[in-house]
This record gives sequence, C-alpha cells and structure tokens, in this order.
Amino acid sequence: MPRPLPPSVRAATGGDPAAVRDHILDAAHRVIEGHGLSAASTRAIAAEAEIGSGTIYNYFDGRLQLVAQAILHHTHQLALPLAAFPDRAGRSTVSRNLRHFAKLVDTVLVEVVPLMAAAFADPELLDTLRDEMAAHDPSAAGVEVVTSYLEAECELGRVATGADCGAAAATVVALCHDLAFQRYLHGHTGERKVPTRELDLIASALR
Amino acid sequence: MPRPLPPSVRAATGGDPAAVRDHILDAAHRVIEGHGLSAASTRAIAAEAEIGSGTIYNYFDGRLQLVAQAILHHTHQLALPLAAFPDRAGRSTVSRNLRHFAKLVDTVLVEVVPLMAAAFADPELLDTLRDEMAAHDPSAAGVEVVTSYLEAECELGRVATGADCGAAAATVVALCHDLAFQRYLHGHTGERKVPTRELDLIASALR
Amino acid sequence: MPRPLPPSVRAATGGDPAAVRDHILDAAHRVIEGHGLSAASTRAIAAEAEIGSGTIYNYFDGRLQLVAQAILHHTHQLALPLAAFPDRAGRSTVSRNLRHFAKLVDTVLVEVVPLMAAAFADPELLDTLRDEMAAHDPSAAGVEVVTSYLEAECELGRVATGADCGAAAATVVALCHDLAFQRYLHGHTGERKVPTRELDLIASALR
Amino acid sequence: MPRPLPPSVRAATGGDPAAVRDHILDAAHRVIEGHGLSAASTRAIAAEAEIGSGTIYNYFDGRLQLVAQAILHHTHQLALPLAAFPDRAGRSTVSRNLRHFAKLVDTVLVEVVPLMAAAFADPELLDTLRDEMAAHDPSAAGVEVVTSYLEAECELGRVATGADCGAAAATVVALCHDLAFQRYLHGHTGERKVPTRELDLIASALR
DNA sequence: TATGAATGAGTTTTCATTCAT
DNA sequence: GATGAATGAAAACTCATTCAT
Repeated sequence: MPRPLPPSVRAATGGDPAAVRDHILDAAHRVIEGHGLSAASTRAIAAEAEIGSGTIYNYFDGRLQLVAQAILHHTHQLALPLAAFPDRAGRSTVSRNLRHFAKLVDTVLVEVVPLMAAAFADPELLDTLRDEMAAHDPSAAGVEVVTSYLEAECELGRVATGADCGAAAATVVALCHDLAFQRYLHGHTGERKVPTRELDLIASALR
Repeated sequence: MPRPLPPSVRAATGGDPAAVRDHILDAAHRVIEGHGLSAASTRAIAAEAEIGSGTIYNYFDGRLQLVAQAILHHTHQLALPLAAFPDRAGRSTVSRNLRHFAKLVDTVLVEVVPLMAAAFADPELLDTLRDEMAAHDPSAAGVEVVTSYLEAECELGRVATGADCGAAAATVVALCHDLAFQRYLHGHTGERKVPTRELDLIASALR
Repeated sequence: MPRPLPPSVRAATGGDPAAVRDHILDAAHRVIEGHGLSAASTRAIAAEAEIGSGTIYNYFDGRLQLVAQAILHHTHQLALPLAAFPDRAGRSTVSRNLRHFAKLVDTVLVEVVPLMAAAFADPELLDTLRDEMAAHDPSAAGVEVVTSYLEAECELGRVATGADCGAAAATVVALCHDLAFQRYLHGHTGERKVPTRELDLIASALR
Repeated sequence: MPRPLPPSVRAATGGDPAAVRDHILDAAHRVIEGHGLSAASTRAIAAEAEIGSGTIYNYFDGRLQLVAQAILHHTHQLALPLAAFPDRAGRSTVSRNLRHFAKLVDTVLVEVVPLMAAAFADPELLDTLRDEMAAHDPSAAGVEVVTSYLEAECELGRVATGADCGAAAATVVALCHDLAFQRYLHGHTGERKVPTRELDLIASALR
C-alpha cells in the first residue's frame, strides 16, 4: 500500500516537505474557493491534492488547522502588493489614488471576503483563525497603508493639515470591505466596481 | 399515530399553522445564535422547538430552506425600527443623528452579521438566501433610510445643497457594516463602539 | 433510505424497544464471544444484529456503553442459577457440594472470564465496567453464596464451629476463577475439570 | 539513507542486535504498562524506544509478535526471584512463609495480570502467547515452587506426612492470582493485601 | 542498516430525510 | 397532521506496514 507521492505531486514539489505542505494548502484553497468551506472535507482536499487521505496528517495537526492556514496563507500572499501603495503620494490626484487603492484591494478582497466570512460558520475555525491572525492581521494592514499614504500627502500639502487621516483611511477600507461583501452576498462576482462617489466624498473632506 | 402538537407548542401557537411555522423559525434562530450555524441540525432545531423532528418537514421543504428563512425572518424583524430614523431630520445635529443611526443599526448588525457571514460557508444556502433577498434586501433598506434622512436635512438647509447624500449614506452604512464585521471577526463581541471620527468626517464633507 | 427493522429482527423483537435493545446486546455478545473484543466494532455488531449501523445510537450512548452492558447483561443472566446453591446444605457431603458448586460456577466462568479479562485491554472500557459493577458485583455474589452455604452447614454441625467460612468460601471461588482463567489462557476450552483435590483440602480444613 | 541508531540507543545497547531487541521489548512494555495494550501502537513503541517506526520490522515480524514477546519477556524476568522460595523451608513458620510467598508473587502479579488479561481481547495475540508459553509457563512455575517448598517442609516434619502438597500449592497460587485479578478489576491498584485468613486455612489443613 | 513519509482500509459517530404508525 | 425509529453515507482521524532513500 505505501507508495511514494504520485508523479504529478512529486514533480510539483520536488519532494521538499515544505513544498508538499504548500501544495496541500493550495489544494485546500482551491476546494474552498470552488465548492465552499463546507465542502472542504479532508477527503476532498486529499483528492484535489492527489495524495492519500492519511497523508494530510503528516503535515497538519488536523482539518481545522489546515483550513485556517490555507485561508491565511492565501490572504497574506494576496495582500503583499498593497505595501507599495504609500509610494503614490504626490503623484496623480488624491481622489484618483484612492480609487487606485480601491481597485488594488478589491483584487484581494474578492478572494478573501468569501474565505473569512465563511469561517464565521464554524466557531472552532473562527477561534483558530483568530489565534493565527493575532500575529499578523491583514485588515489592520490595509488601514495602515492608507493612513501612511494620506499622511505623506498631508506633508506634501495635498491634504489639509489637521485632517483626520486615520479616520479617512478606516472609512476607505470600510467602503472597500463592504463593497466586496455586498457584491459576494448578492452574487455579482463578475463586476468590480469602485465606490467612486464615496471616495470623492472622503477626498473632498480632506481638502 | 397522529398526535396533536405538545401542549407547550399548542399554547404558544394556538394551533395556527403560520404561528407554528414562526415558532419553528424562532427555534432555529435561537439554535444558530447560541451554537453556530453548524450546530443547527434538524434534530437540534426540533428539540429547541419541542416538536418531533419529522414535523419540520410538514412546514418546510428541508433544512436549507428552514435555515435561510430563519435568518431572513429574524433580520427583517430586527430592521423594522430603522424605518423611523428619517424623522430625526431637523433635530439635534447631523453628526449626532448619524451617531444615533450607528448605534441603532449596530443592535441589528450585532445579530445579523454572524448569520449572514455564516451563510457564506455553504454555497447552496447562499443561493437560497440570495433568492429570498431579491424580494426585500435589508442592507439596501439601511442605505435608503439614511439617504432619506440626509435629503430631508438638505431641504432643511443643514446639509449643503448639492451634497451627494446617496454616497454619504452608503459610506455611513459601510462603516457600520465593517465595524460589526471586524468586531465579530476579532471576537470583541462585548464592546459596541460607534465610529465617531469617521462619521464626523462624513458630516464635515456634507456642510 | 429509512426502513423499518428487517423482518427477521421485527419477528424476534415484536417491535418492542426493550427487546430490540436486548437483541443488540445479544448480537454484541455473540461478536465478542466469536471473534474477541477487539473485533467488536459498531459495524460488526450492527451487521450481526442485522440493523443499520446508525440504529445502535438510538439505543446506546456509544460503543463503550454497549459493550460494557453486553458483558454485564450476559454475566448477570448466567449467574442467576447460583443463588439456589445454599439450599444444598445438609444434603450429600460438604466435599461433594463444593464440587457441585465448582461445576455450576464453571459454566458461568467459562463464558465470563474471557469477557471480563478482555476488558482489561481497554482502560476506558474497564472504567465503564467498574461503574456498572458498582451496583451489582457478580464475583462478590459467588463468595456470598458459598459463605451462606458453609454457615448453614456449620449450624447443621457438618462444618466445625468456629471454622472461617468466609475464608473457605473465598478460597473456593478463587480456585474456580483461577481454573477458568488458566484453562482459557492455555486454550483448553473443551475440558471442564473440577479442582477436586484442592476442594477436598479445604473441606478437610473445615472439619 | 542508512543511518546508525541514534546515540541514546547506541549507548544503551552497544549496537548489539540482541540488546536492541531487548531495548525495543522494554519500550513496548513501558507503553503497555503506562497506557494499556490498546495504546501500544507501533508508532508509540518506536517513539518510546527512540527509534524510527520502520526499524521495528528489522527486529520483529510485526506488531503482534513484538507485543506477545514483550509480555512474556517481562513476565519471565519478574518471576525469576521466586525460584529461591523453597529455601525458606524449616525457617519461621509455614503460615508465615506462605504469606511471604504471597507478598513475593504479588509484586509479580501486580504487573503481569494486566498484561495477560489484556491479551484476552485479541484472539490472535492470545494464540501467539499460547505458542510462546508452551515452552515456559510462568504460572506452572509458581505452583512448582510452592510444591517444592511444602514437600521440603513435609520432610522436615512441619507439614503432615501424606498432605496433598500439590493441591495446597495450587490453592495458594490460585488465591494469589484471584486476589491480583480482583484488585485490578475493581481498580484498587494501590492496596497490596495478603490473603492471610485463606492462607492460614490452608496451613491448618496441612498440619 | 535505519528511516519515516505515504497509504487506504479501518474506526466511531452524526445527520437529513423518510414513512409506518 | 405528528411522530421518531431506522437508515447509510459521510465525517475526521488512526494505524500497521512498506520501501525509496
């Protein structure tokens, strides 16, 4: 019965344990993305990863840890490009830059919101997620990035001195979150609108 | 053997089928609220409702429909008090009124967010919810209420003519949604903050 | 999928829940007897009882309780005939009566020893057994029966006044236990010897 | 890749295959003693022995043989000190010597009874044990030791000529077995009583 | 020779649903 | 209409064993 990993997995991972772990995390993410969290059984994940169902337990403590890590793994990867956003300070206009941020973060949220929200269904999974998020919270990171940007604009004189950059940043992020949430809730997964009017309103308050 | 409903249920419903339906919906909601969506098995709901597990199928097509309807039933009931909000136009200050709205809607969201978000875990349930929401969308209702309020203030001269009331309303609602979502995600279920600084920012943009 | 109990079970139990319970207990006992405790999986028991595997959980809290109760159910039933032993006081000879007891108790032990001993393999099962035995301990019952008998013989003058009837009874029972244990351990399940010489030794000590 | 045994094992065994075998048998015994036979998985044993789980199969045919041999290995080791018991003939009193034997054998049985009894749960393991016991049966050894002692006392005149020393010895051993068995069954593992009254009864029969 | 990752059949238990009563 | 016993598929997880390294 015991056999080495199938050739396809072997080829994809080079036999490196860390790569196999990531391979399983990716498989878990694909299952959740395609069929929902409730379909992410260990069997389904193992099948998607083309490994034996028992093999999962050589890499993870159990289903809960696997799923929680799959969600965060993906989220962190997606959120990386946001870090460069503050560099836009001084270029274009504040309004346009906020729209650009909204577009940027939307590509993240369109994938992340379904994952995070789904975790609400399972109190245990939510706990595990909270634990893992304590180290590095992606949504706080979003607010920080926008705050940094606005403060830089403030120093450049394109945002009024004394403007509440933190509040504005939180509002921008909230708009993006809500838009992604609503869009998924209503099933309009195709369209990727930017809340232009709302962002302009905020921009106007900052002048 | 045919038996009447147990006395406790009989007393609570008067034997009216519609009342029995509501009785079961309430029981389902209590189970979801207390132990999460994944604990809302038909058996648990039947036990909470003090009826036989088979009786559910005399009132609902299946577990999914029951759960979806329980979520929306409760959401609509909670959202009813919001309808009176536009009446505050002209009283107090705009800023204070928006804070009041945030408090009001928070009492709704603190219960609704976990319910809606949980539905994201199950694509089938999400579909059912979408269908049922097509008729009456509670979050659109929130935006409408705030828009009406702001337009009334506009006519009263307390909000600048030409201000984008719709965008402001959407932003206010988004802030409330995001706050509730974040709070639940991080487990800070006790605190009920109002996003004061953010609301002030919006109010300042409306003057 | 749901079907009434299969005709064979239906016929054997008359649909009486208590009879179905006993039917399952008997099935469990047959599995343990035939293939050992480690083969007594819920599936195997359900198959032996000709019921669905889920049906077990309509009658028992879980595998452990089922197995523990199956063991004690059978033990108590087997031990019932021993109660009449003290009536032999005054008849035949003490030596012969003790041999008769040994034969009697052997029919019980030949079945009970393998069951009890097997429970030693599983600490949890042993705990459950201990709990259930607290109410009614079959091995203490054996010693009591022989003590009663010997005390009756004492009053009849066939056992020396002042003889330690309790110690003698405990020794008799210990001999029977050990014989059954050794016989099973060595696989001599066919032969049913009586420890004649040892019993005579005890009888001689009582005169 | 071929690797030497880890340093700790290397140090304990000197690399001698027979010593490694014993090292594994000891580890197996420690696991069974501490957590029950059902916890004695190959993985648990390998971990306890600080070797790789595959290494077991270089020294044993499989789990069953390993466990059976671990049980007997330990039993034989424990029983060794009993051989000196006949030397007590002529010293102290017969009654006291029997009590001394009971104490001696109790230290053995307190460990052996759980091991042997547990084997009853698994017919295959029991068969393996029977095979291995055919060569050297520890419980027969106990009876032989007491018989030798009593026959020596007989020659010394402290036991009546013509007394059935074999029967008395078997009874003594049966008492010890039963006591150990009952004590474990009821969970009174702390107390280490000696069946004083019962032994005195036997001693009285020998005078 | 020693290793431990990989396997899949195995375990116990839960659950939505049906239907005889 | 009301019931709840019966079902079996599915869940998460374990484990003895093999074999490429």
